[in-house]
Amino acid sequence: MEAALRAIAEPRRRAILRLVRDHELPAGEIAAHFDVSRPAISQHLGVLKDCGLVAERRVGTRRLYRMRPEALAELRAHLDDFWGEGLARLKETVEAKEESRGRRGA
Amino acid sequence: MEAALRAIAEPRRRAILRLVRDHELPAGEIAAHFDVSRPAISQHLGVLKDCGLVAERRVGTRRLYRMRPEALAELRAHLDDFWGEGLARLKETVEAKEESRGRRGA
DNA sequence: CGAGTCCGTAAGCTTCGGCTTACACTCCGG
DNA sequence: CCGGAGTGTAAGCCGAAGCTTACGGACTCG
Repeated sequence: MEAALRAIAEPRRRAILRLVRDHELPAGEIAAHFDVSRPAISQHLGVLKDCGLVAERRVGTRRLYRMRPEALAELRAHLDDFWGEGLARLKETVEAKEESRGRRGA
Repeated sequence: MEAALRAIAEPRRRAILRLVRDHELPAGEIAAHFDVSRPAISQHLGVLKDCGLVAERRVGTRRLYRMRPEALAELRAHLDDFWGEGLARLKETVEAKEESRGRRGA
């Protein structure tokens, strides 16, 4: 979790993640979306891959990357483990105020 | 969100947050829980306060800090806004696969 | 094989951030 | 008014991290 949290804290990496959230993309095309050097993006991809936030698939000379939603879900679960009780208490407080995507089935 | 995310990425600050999650504590007592200098903790508290993750209440010469769960909830909401669609899709996938700790949700 | 493509890696620079020591400020009791 | 308690703030040090250029490795096609 530690690594994933630090990875997400970097704006450029968040942008990359959003980029490969829905469809996988080759490293070059990802890099084309930014105005920094391609190796910089490659390093970011390495960080994202090391902490499991993205998956890599090699096809020919290309490397396709895609987000790994499981990692993000796990990260959020850890957050809930650490500070979830406080959030739960808060939830009761703002229950009437927040209606966007609540899940209070019971 | 940016600031809060970067703040949370720091282990020591997460520890501080857990410390003031349930009950508020004076800065000195917070610092006593760590083996770094007190000013270091003070700076951490400043960061946490600047991004709204903790609230400060002054009583006498002391400053009591407490976590602000709303900030954390807002942060999580932003995460869901950015990558929530992927998470939603994942949820359906692993819903049947992950039952090990089924003590959460309602 | 050889050239070209696509990409990661290495080395170096520079900025950011956490830690420390020294100092200044506020508040309270005598 | 004065001293001590409780904290924030300033200046500086140093390791971490992102960026760049240069290079090397894997794969494809002729």
